[in-house]
Amino acid sequence: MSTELPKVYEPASVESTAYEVWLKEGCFTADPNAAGEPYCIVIPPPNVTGALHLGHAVNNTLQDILIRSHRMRGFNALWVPGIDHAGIATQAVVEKQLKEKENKTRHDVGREGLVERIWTWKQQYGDRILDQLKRMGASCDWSRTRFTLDEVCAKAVRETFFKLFRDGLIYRGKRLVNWDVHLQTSISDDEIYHETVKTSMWHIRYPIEGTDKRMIVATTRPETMLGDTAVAVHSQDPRWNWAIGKSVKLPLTGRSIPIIADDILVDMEFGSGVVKVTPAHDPNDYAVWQRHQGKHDQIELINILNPDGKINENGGPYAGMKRDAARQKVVADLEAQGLMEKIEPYETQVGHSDRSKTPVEPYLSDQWFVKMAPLAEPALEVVRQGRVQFYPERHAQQYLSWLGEKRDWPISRQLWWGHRIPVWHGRRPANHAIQEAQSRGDCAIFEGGDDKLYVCVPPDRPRMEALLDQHGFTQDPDVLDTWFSSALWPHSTLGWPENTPELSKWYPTSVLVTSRDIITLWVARMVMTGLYNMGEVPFHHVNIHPTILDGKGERMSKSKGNGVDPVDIIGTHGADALRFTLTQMATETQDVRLPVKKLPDGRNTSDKFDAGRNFCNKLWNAARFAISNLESIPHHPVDESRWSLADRWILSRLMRTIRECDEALSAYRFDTYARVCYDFFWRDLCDWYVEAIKGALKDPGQAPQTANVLAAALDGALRLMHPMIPFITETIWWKLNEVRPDRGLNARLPLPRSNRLILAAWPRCDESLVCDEMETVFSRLQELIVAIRNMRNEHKVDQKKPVAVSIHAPGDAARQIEANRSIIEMLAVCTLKAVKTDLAPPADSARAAAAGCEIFVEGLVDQAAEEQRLSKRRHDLANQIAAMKGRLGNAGYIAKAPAHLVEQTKAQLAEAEAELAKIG
RNA sequence: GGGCGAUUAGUUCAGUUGGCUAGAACGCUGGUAUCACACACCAGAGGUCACAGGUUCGAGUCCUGUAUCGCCCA
Repeated sequence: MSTELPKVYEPASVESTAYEVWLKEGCFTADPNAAGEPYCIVIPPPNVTGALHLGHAVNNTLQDILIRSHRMRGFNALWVPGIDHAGIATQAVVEKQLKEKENKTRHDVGREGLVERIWTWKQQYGDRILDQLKRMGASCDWSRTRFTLDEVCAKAVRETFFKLFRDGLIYRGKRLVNWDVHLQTSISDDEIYHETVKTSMWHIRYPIEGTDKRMIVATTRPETMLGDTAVAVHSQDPRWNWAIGKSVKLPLTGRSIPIIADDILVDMEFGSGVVKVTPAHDPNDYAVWQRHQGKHDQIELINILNPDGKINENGGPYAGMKRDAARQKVVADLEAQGLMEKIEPYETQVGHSDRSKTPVEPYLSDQWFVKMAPLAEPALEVVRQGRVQFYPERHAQQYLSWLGEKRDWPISRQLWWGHRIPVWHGRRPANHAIQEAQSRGDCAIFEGGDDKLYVCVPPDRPRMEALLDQHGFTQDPDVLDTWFSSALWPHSTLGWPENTPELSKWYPTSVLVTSRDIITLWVARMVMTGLYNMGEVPFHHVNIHPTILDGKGERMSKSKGNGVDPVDIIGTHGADALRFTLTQMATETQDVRLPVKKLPDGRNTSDKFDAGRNFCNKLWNAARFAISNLESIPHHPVDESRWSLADRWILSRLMRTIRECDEALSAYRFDTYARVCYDFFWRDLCDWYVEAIKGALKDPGQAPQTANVLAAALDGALRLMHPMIPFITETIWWKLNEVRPDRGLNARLPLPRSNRLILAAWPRCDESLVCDEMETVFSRLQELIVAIRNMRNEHKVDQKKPVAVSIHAPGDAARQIEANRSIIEMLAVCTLKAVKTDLAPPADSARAAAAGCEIFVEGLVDQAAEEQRLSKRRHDLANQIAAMKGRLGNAGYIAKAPAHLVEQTKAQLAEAEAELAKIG
C-alpha cells in the first residue's frame, strides 16, 4: 500500500509525524542500565526569559547531530534538556510587566506574591522553549527535563553551598559592587555594558589648609565629592609633593581630608596631577583605600548613597536627593561659592546595567563571596593537562587567562527570584544547641565581626531551620547568582548529591557544546564545581561554535529587530532546511554572517536557508526516483560480478564519504560534515550515478544488480545524513523499507535492517570497497563527457540532438572508453563512432583534448564559434606551459622540491604541450 | 591598555604539515519544459587572497609591521 511520495517536498506534513513516532516509541529515552558505552550531553539551558533564537538553533542542531550519530553508533546516548531560571533577567521582565499592567512594584505584591507570579510566567514560557526545541527535532530525553530552580537542582545548590561554606570557601565581606539603582541589586561585571555619554568635566578648587593655595580636582561625578576622604598626588610630582601630609578643606561639607601620595592611582602627565579619592564609590579609589589600610596615611571610607540611589545622611544638606538632583545642586553651590574653576564638555564611558538599562553605581555593601584560588587551580590544571579539551583549541586561552586571575566571585544578589541563600543571621554568643548541631554536621557557623553570627544549613534539615528561627535568627534575604546553579548543571541534572544510576553511568559527560561568550561565566565554573563536588571533570570536550550575526555583522537582538525566530524558518523552509544550513555555517571561525530579509508580514528570514530547502527537495526527488524504480524492478540476490563501473564507483565514493564524515564529526567540523554529505549526494549520486544508470535500470539484464547498488547507496546516504536532517531522512527510510527492506550488499557493506532510521546502525567504511584506480577511470569518463558537452554548448547544439563523436585515445584509455561507451553516449548525448589508438581526424569536426585523448565532434560547422573556443583554450594552455617551464627552469626548484612534485610538473608540462599540439 | 579572531569571487563561506590552473553555495550570463527534481538540468563568466616588507626553489597558508572590523578582559 505504498502511496507515492508527493512531487514537491512539504516539510510540515512529515515533521510532526516523524517526531510523534520517535516520541511514542521512546527513541530518545535513555536507560542507565542499557548496554552501550555512555555518551552524554547536557544542554546549555536556555533562559526562561525569552524565546529561542538562531543562536540556540545552531547550538541545539549541533548537539542533536552528535547525539543522533552516537546513538546510531551504538552508544548509550543521553541528551539532558532543561531551562535556566535566569534570576535577574526573569525578575526584571515580570516586574516590568507588573508595572505596566497593574502599576505596582514588587514591594506592593511582596516576596511571595512576586515569586508566585514569576512561576506562572515560567510555566508559560518554559513550555514554549521546549516546544521550539521539539519543532527543531531535538532528540532530548524529555523525561529528564530539569529546571535550575526545581527540587533536584535546589538540593544540589544547597549541598554545594554548605560544603563550600563549611570548607571556608564562602565568606562575607564588604565590597564595592556594581549596584543597579533601579532594580536595587548588585550585578556582576558581566551584566554591565558601557555606553558613551556626553557629560562634563568639572574642575573644582580644593583649598589647602594652612596655605592660600588650592588644588584643582577634575571629575565627571561632582556629587561624589561628598564622600571624598582624601586627595592623592604623585610622590615624584614637583608641583605637589611638598603638600603630601597636609590637608585640604573639602568644599561644601567642610571636612578636612588628607593629601596622600599614591603613585598607582595618579598619572602625573594627566590634568592637574591631583585626583580626588572617593573609596566608597569608585573601584580605583577603593583600591587606594585598601593600599593605605594599616599604614600611617590610612584613610576613611564614607558611603554617601542609600540603596535606592538617593544621598544618605552622610551627604549633609544633600541627603534625600537623587543622584542627578544632587549633582546639579553641588555644581550650583560650588559656582556660588566661587569654587568652580571651569566646566568642559566631555565624553566618557559609563557602565550601564544590562537588565534595567540604567547607569550602574559602584556601591559598598555586604556580600557573599566564593574564594576562587583553591577552586581555580585544579580547574586550570585539567585544561593544561588536556583532560578537558577545547575545540577549536584556541578558546582554551580565554578560559586559562580568566581563571588565572582567580578573582573572588560575588554570589549574592538582592533579588527574590532564585535560590535563597541558606544562611541564617544572628548574634553571638551562639546558643548551645546550635553549636552542638554544628558538631553533628547539621550546620556550619561563620563568625563575622561586630558579634555577628552566620549559620549555614545543609539541605533537608527543617528542624535545624526551625531551631534557628526559634532563637531569633533570620534567613539571609538574598538569592544566589544564577550562574551558581548553572555551574552545577552537569552533575545536578544527573541527580547529584544522590548517588543515582544516571550519575554513575553518564558522569563525566562527553562534550559541552556552547558559544564563546560564556566560556568564563559558565564553562570555567562548571569545571570548578565538577572537580569540587565530583572529583572529576564535568566533560571531556568543549566545542565552541560560531556566533550568528546579521548581514551587517551585528549581533541579533530584539531591540535591533534583526533577530530570526527558528520557528519562522521552520514555517517557510522546514526544520531540516534550517538544520542543514546552520550545520553548513558551523565553521571554526568566531562569527558567521547571515543576511536577514524582512517578509511582508514582518517576520524575518534569510535566503541562506534556501540552500537547505533546495537540498531537501533534491533528496526528496532522488528518493522518489529510486523508490519508483525499486518498486518495479524484481529483487535478485546480490551478484558482485555483474556490477558496472558506475556501481563500483558509487560504492567507492560512499566509503570515502563515510570515512570523511567520521573524521569531520570527531573533530567537530560540522561544516565539513555537511559539505561532504552534500557533495556525495548531489554531485556524485544524483549528477553522475543516477544519470549513468538510467539505461541500466531499463535493461532487464542489468536492472536487478544496479537496483541493489542504488538501494544500498541511498540507504548509506540516509544513515549518514540523518543526524543533520532527521525528519526527511526518516520519512524516506520508511518508504524505502516498504519497497526494499533488505539493502545490505555483502559482508563489507551489511547495512542491517531497522524499522526506524533513528535507531539504525551507523555505516562503516570498508577500505576494500575504496578503489583509487576505478575512480581515476570514472573521472576520465567525466572529463570526456564534460568536454563533449562544452563543445555542444559552444556550438549551440540542441540538447536532445545526438552528435557523432570520435576519440583518439592511448591504448588503455581506448579500452576503458570502449567498455563504458554507453555512459558517454547517454550523458553527452552522442554516438561514439570510433575509439581508436590511431585515428585520422574526421573532416568538418570540432576538436578538443581531455583526459589525454583527442575528441572530434562531427557536424559542428560554425567556424567562428570553434575558433573562439580553441583560441581561448590555447591561451590558457600557453599560460600554464609558461608557468611550468619557469618552475622547471629554476635550479632551486629542481634541487630542493620533493622529487615527486618535480616529476609531476614535468608530466603536466608534457601533457599541456601535447594538448596544445593537438588543437594548435 | 592587554588578549583572541577576522579581512579570499557581487554575497556568505571553505582552503589540512607551505606544493597541480585558489574551491563551494547563492547571485550573475547563455541554453533547456528531458517521463526524480525549474527548490531542477547543462555550459560559462567572475578573485592583485586587505596593504607593505621578510623567510623560502615556492606563500592565501609561516614571520614582522600597517589599516579596518569584531569579540573578550582591564
